[in-house]
Amino acid sequence: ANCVNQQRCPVDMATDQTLLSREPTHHEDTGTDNLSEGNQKGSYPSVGMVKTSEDGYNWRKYGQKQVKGSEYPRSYYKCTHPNCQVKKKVERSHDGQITEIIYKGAHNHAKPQPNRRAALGSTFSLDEMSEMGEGSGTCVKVEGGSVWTNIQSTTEIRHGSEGRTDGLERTSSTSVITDLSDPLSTTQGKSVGVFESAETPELSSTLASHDDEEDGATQGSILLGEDADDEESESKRRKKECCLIETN
DNA sequence: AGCCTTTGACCAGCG
DNA sequence: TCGCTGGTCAAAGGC
Repeated sequence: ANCVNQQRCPVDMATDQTLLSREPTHHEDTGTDNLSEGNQKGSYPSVGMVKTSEDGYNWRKYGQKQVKGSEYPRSYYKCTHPNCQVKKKVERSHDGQITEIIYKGAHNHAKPQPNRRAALGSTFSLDEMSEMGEGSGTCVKVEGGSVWTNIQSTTEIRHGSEGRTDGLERTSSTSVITDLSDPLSTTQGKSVGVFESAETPELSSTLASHDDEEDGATQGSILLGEDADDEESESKRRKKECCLIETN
């Protein structure tokens, strides 16, 4: 059912947004990252892809590329769930530290049961992540028109995708950007977790009309909302800090 | 046997 | 129209 709507709507990438998950940006301390990167050699069979970010979802890498703005390669992941078209781009430094994560889309399903990778992920998901995020400073940004900006006013809007950012984010090794649209200055200083329908009226309406049921859930609240509440706030704060730092 | 990662090639958008 | 860049595909290989 979900896919139907999604397929019909070209909104594939434009409509999504949402869940911001923080990724454990770390090194190989926790092993989290280790799995991801170290995975190359193969280490964890069952949890094979615990990788990139323990956000509770299963991801499959489908590409990697060296982008211009960043010195490090960017990896492309897709949610492995049948009807889920969520994708994410992860940029990480040579040492495995995640410098940037961009989510594109919203999951139309709940997180996989904790019997798999989720176990690892959920285990220290938000809570740990928040901390980790703080430590190494990794930020997540969501791509899409309407966005649930998790990051508040501190969010730094990056225009384009490469442009001038090289100095800033790279340096700080972390970037928090809300890739909403671009120069829509309106968005930025806004709210946290507020649906900015204003930005994408068309999309919003589109979604509202049919996505309400499935995508509605996807709007993001469910994702983090259910298992993360307090943590979420905290993470937000972290991000905020992170952003601030970066901004500075 | 199944799923994931890796990697080069291909395609589309933009200046 | 051409070249560049980002994003995706698909084959090959590994666990």
